[in-house]
Amino acid sequence: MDTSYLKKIYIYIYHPLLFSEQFLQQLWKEVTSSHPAEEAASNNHSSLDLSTTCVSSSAPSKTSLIINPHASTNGQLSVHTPKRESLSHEEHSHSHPLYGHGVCKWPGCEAVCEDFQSFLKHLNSEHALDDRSTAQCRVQMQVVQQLELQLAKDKERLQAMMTHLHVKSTEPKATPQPLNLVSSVTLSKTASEASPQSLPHTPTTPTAPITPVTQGPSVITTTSMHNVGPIRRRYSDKYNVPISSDIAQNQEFYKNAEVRPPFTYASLIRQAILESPEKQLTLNEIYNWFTRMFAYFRRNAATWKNAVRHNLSLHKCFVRVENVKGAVWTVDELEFQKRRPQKISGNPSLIKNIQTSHTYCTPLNAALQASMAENSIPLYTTASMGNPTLGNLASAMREELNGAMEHTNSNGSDSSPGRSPMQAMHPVHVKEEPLDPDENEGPLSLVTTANHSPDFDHDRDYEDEPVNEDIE
DNA sequence: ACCCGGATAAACACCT
DNA sequence: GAGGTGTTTATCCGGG
Repeated sequence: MDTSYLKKIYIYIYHPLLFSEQFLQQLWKEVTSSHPAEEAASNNHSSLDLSTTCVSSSAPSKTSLIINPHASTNGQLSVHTPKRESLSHEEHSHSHPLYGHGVCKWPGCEAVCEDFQSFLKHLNSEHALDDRSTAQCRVQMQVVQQLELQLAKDKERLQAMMTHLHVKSTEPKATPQPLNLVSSVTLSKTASEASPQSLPHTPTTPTAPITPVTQGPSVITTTSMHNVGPIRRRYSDKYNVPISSDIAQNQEFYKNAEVRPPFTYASLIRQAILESPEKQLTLNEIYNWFTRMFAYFRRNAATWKNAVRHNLSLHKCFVRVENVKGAVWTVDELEFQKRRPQKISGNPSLIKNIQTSHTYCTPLNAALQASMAENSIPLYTTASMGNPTLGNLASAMREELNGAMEHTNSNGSDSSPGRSPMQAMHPVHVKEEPLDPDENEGPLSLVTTANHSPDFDHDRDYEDEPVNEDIE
């Protein structure tokens, strides 16, 4: 016999965030264990089904206190459930919601009653229809209401989380996830802020990256749930990211979503140059390629342009050539290869990682678990993360990995150096960058940009837009 | 702890 | 002189 759950209920009401859903489960078990008859009457519910057994919308029918004018001849308060109304005879078989294990279960009472008759006597005498009992009853009603509200909120939160994460609880397969929006690093830090209010703040992502393998593990930023900040760690060149294929496959995504591409400036510059018909670009053309291909680079122009110039000068692989157009930049592939040792060969750790390509999902799992934990949902484990979406992701990763391996092995002089499968498993770490309040208007002129011809000859620089020139 | 690579910021020079 | 281009240095950060 234990009525300590009442204390927990009160604590939960005033400090709901302190408790997890597990707590609610346990609490409900305690409540039901204190009311064996009710538990028996509702034993068809799964103990793990919070929607039916926890303090949910259906629970009040079990726990709510109701005024039963027929409970006694003098109109005392009694506690019943609808089921128990129909089973009033059980009261005479010493079964009563307020009586169990020889103790009165009236909230805060715990008076010992030798038998059921003495309990009834006690109930009529100590818990008669007076101000005190009425107040206690009101409190109990509020307890139930609060629990219902809290559960509703938690359900809503869970739904928002699952919706955002594209985790279909009932559907077998979700659409490709913008996994490059997930960061295992930042998540744990900010997951606690991932309130339902912030969740709907999805980016203008008309299309999510379709090659999550090349995105690497992802990045769930929390406040915005999309990567708008600078990536301190991205696919390092030394891991040979198949940048060209990634950009090609996710072209629309990068064009329209302010997601920073998970590649270094050097890789992007090289890609820009190699994409040009003559394999050479002026600085301004490189700028234009950045802004044309990536919505992210339509902001903070001064910053990333400086970085572009810095990279062009810094890396020997970028060669400045004077021609009729003036100075153009080309790529010295030999130099580019030099600075990218093919770590894939002979590196046991990398090979091991490749063989265990399922670990691609680990960061995401960790992120999700962290998110769940932060949101007081401790029921999710790595094993439980084996949902179809992630499973497909892992498969896609393995396929991409195998393809990359074959490609690398068959052609060491790939035009896209650095296509090591290792890249696929290299996590993307993102440093959360606070959104500039003046820049929250999303990608500029998406349609126009998306419809730009590759020539993009008007050289309209986005940095001229006032919104891009924020505080620097 | 150290080294390294990458990002960022800034100063400066040169050129148009 | 303004702006663009190019170079260099310094600092920070995260990973190995």
